[in-house]
Amino acid sequence: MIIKINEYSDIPIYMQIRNQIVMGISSGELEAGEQLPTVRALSTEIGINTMTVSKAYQILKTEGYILTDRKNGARVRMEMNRSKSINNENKDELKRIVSEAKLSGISINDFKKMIEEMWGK
Amino acid sequence: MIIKINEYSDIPIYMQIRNQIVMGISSGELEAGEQLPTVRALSTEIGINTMTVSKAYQILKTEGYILTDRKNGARVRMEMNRSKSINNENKDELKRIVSEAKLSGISINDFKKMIEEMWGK
Amino acid sequence: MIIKINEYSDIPIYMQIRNQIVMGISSGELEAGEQLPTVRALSTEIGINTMTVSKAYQILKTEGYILTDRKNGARVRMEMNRSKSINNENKDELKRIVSEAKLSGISINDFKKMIEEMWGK
Amino acid sequence: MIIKINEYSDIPIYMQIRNQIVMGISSGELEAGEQLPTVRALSTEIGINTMTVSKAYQILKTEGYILTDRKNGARVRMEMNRSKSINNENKDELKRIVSEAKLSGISINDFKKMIEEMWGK
DNA sequence: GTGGTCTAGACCACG
DNA sequence: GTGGTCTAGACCACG
Repeated sequence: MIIKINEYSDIPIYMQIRNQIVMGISSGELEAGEQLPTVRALSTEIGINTMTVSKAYQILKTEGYILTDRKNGARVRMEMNRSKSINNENKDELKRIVSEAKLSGISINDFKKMIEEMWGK
Repeated sequence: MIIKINEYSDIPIYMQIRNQIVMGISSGELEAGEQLPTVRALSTEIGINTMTVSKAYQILKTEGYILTDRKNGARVRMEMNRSKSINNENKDELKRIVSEAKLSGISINDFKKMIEEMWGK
Repeated sequence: MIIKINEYSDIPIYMQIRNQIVMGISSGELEAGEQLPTVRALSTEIGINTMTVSKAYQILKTEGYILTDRKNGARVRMEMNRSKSINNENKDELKRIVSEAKLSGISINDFKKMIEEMWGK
Repeated sequence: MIIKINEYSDIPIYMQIRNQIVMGISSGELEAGEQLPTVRALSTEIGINTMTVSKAYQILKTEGYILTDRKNGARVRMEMNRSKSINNENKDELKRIVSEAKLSGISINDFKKMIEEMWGK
């Protein structure tokens, strides 16, 4: 899996890494149990400080997306926590985006189609 | 319209204000042409510096959501710009949220129902 | 001559009035010696405070575009001061606009054509 | 690149900074990809508050002239947005300046020569 | 070390 | 009375 960093984004680099790995797991590009690159490997690959990559991995671990052990490094978790709900932060963000979409004049059907496409891939 | 600031959020205060006003316009709580509170009034009401409120208003102005004149203060814009599309930042955020929703085990139908509720109100 | 005020513009109202009268004189819509509406007439016509209109007239007088006397009110000056040069403020503004035009990728020929059109009318 | 502030100008300081940087980019004095001074460096150099300089940089960022990242500070953008047109505000300003130039008795040829000189450097 | 955020307080032009 | 501008000074996250 290729991780692309936009160094000019407002989103911190560790968060960009975290987000792309979550999206990789969600899309199936990263399979359950699959090994992630080591912190050192990934940091040299994308030309970023190891601390930054490490921070991304720690967040993913805290959130329950990956597991780490000293022997095998980091892996995608096999039995993901299925809360069947989205957290409050995401809910607030979603409300904001829906509000802005509405004001842009887009129809709810077009908006839902966009969601379906995102869900599909 | 009541604006609530979460001082522990990592979303900057001026952005929280901006977001809540956009959501207020979108929901209809703030009507087209309606007068917003003055910078001073809002800043004392929510206990925030005038500069911070002013920054929120300037962003809303730049984005085309409100208009300001020196006599009457700020108003919700009458003829909103209808791009009929969502910008790239919101699209990326939406992709991230959809990915996380999928991983939580929520069904696409439940997710779409949540969108409909948000759209409705 | 019809004066249109944009109450949401960053340009102060008295300056909008001043600018439109100057442009009216330049285009020939207002002829040399022609009578301008009285401060009172213009202020009620466009729904603006008399002080604001008065300020515009005073600037036009100071700049030498109009003359006022107690009998006849304000008139467009017959013998305009022909400095055959543009002042430093306008020069600086022009430099800024030229710089931005260049950066926009427009060609100097298209830019000069635009100038010619503006000059023509 | 040297930035000079006129504290008596009615153009706000942050706008003077913004304008001079845009003109620097346009003239080539600031090259694509070139590093701008840090907010702190520039603010101490010209004796202006960091907030004011920061505001100038944020406008330049919003307008797409520069990019900022947290590591390296601000840089001139490599791939500039080429709209190949000038915005309405600049068009209105240009009309006003052309009107005043005409009234000054300057010839259109001299005016166009002035534009060419500004364009050239 | 960098930009980003925020405050308290002040002054200003406009209308 | 309104928004706009500016300062001095502080703290923060990021890397």
